[in-house]
Amino acid sequence: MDKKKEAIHIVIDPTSGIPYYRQIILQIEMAIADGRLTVGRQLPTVRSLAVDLQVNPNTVVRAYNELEIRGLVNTQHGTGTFISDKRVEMSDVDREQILAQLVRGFVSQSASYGFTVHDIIKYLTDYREEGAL
Amino acid sequence: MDKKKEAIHIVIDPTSGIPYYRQIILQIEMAIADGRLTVGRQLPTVRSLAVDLQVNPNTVVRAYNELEIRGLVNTQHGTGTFISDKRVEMSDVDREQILAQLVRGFVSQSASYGFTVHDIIKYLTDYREEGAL
DNA sequence: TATCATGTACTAGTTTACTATAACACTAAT
DNA sequence: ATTAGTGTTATAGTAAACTAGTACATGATA
Repeated sequence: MDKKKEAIHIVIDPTSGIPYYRQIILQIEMAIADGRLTVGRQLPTVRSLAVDLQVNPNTVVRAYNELEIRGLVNTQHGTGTFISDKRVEMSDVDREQILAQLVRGFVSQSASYGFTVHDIIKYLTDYREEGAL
Repeated sequence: MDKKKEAIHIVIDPTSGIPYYRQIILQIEMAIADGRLTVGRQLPTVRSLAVDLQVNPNTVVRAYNELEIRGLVNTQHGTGTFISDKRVEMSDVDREQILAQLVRGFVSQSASYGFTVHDIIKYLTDYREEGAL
C-alpha cells in the first residue's frame, strides 16, 4: 500500500487515440508548466516508467528524446533524465514576440470554434486554481 | 489573361510537410476569419479546385468534409459547397470538452517554449485590456 | 574489475494517414 | 428525358507513424 510518492504520476489512456509517447510528453510538459516538476528533478527511469505504464521502453525513450530536443530535459547516459536547468537564451523582447505569436494563433483557432478570449482566460484560471488537474 | 476574380485563392506548398487537405482547410479557415469569405459564398467546386491545385478531387473532398463537420460550410449534393450561416449546435458539456482539449494542447506547446500558465494568463489579460478583440 | 542501473540502437511488425483512380448519385436547367 | 455540373463512395497503393522485441553501451559505485 505504501507507495512511494512520485514527483509525477503519468497515466496512459489507450482509448484516447493519442499516441502513448505523446501522452507522456504532454503530461510532463503540463507538470513543468504548472510547477509540479521543477529544475533538476529526475524523471522516472526509462525502464521503470515503461513497466508502470505497461509500455515498451522504446516508447518512453521516444518521449524523453523529444523533450530533450526541445531542451526541457537533460539526459545522461547511465544516470538518468532530469528537468533541464537551462532556459533557452532569449531576450525579453524575443520572448514577448514568441508568446504573442503563440497566443494569437491560439486565439484565432479558438475563435473558429466560437470561443472568446474571455472563455479561454476563465478556463485557464480555473485550471490553475484546481492545482492543474 | 483576364482571370475571373476568385473569392479565395488557395496555394499548396508540397514541401511544407503539411498534408494537402489540411493546407486547404487552414486557408479557408483563415479566409473566413478575416472576412474574405462571407456567409453564403460558394467555395470552388471540388473538381475545379482539384484541377487548380493539381490535386486529386478526393483530397479536396476530404478538406470540405472536415469543414462541414465543424459546421463552417454547408454542402449540397449536386449544387455546391457554401460558407455556412449557422453556428454549431453544441451542449455546454461538449463546449467545455473542446475548450479543454484546445487549452491543454496550447499549454503544452507553450511549456515547450518555457512559458507557464501564469505567463499565458497574464498575456491574455493584458491583450484583452488593450482592447484587442 | 565487477556489477547494476541507466540510456541507446537495431530491427521489424502493425496500424493509420494520405493521396489517388474510377465509378456512382444528386440537382438543376434544357 | 437528357445533359452538364455538382458532390459522394468504393477501393487501393504508398508512406509514415507508432509500438514492440532484443541486444548493446555508458556511468557510477563497490
